[in-house]
Amino acid sequence: MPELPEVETLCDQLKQVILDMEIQGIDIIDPKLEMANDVKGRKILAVIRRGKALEMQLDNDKNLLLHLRMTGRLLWQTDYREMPAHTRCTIDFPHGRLVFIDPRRFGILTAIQDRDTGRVFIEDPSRNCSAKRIMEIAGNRKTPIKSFLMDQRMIAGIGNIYACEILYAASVDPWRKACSLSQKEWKGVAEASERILRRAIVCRGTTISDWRDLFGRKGEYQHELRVYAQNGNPCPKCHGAIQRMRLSGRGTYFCPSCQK
DNA sequence: CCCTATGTTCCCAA
DNA sequence: CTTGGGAACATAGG
Repeated sequence: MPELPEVETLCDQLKQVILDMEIQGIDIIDPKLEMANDVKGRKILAVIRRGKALEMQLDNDKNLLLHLRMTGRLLWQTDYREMPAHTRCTIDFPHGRLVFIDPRRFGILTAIQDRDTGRVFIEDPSRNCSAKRIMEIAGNRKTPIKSFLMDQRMIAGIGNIYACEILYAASVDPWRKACSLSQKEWKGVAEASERILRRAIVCRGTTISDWRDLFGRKGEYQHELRVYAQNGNPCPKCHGAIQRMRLSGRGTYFCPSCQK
């Protein structure tokens, strides 16, 4: 579920709680996460976000990497009496414990030494989304603009909700070929990207169904969605009906008259 | 039973 | 090589 704003929210909150703290122990419940063992006694030197992934730097030259994929959640508990449903792993600290919950079990938690491999052209579209740069990267690509925005090798962090919202804000049809956008349209996309993602971070993310922050609270950006999950509702600009169609297997919400 | 789901990766085909 | 489609992963909810 989590995209850039949700992961940024967790990153901020984790820093408040576990920075410089020592891992007292780890309880791996889902054997898929076995690679995360052997972190007992390590201190958390830093917590950083890379796209939709979190990287916790340890004091032994390793990193604890976390990707929540579709349904992953993190929860900080100071009351240990209850183990949430679908808990896959718990990490104990002196003052509380970090619980990794993941019903669909797509999430990844692993401790490794390696650095991240692939180069990402735009590492943070909530901060440095230059229209010129993004246009350069798009080059001659014929892939739909929405698929391009969601391609994690190009731009790190944009997923289905925010791709729909950004393209609506920029009045661009999600099916347009990336190479076909004008300079002016790229400017609109880049500005919408920074503005929407930053606003969503302030709102601590979008809670459509089960997203919760580190302390179990819902986000607030769902109240500001213009098209995502607004199927059939009136477009805020032209009052026509928002439509939902499928693009590369993903539900895509847009206004057919405002997005060209 | 059907369809849907905020993600990524892999296989296959054009 | 590029691109797109579909399936897979695994589970819950409408």
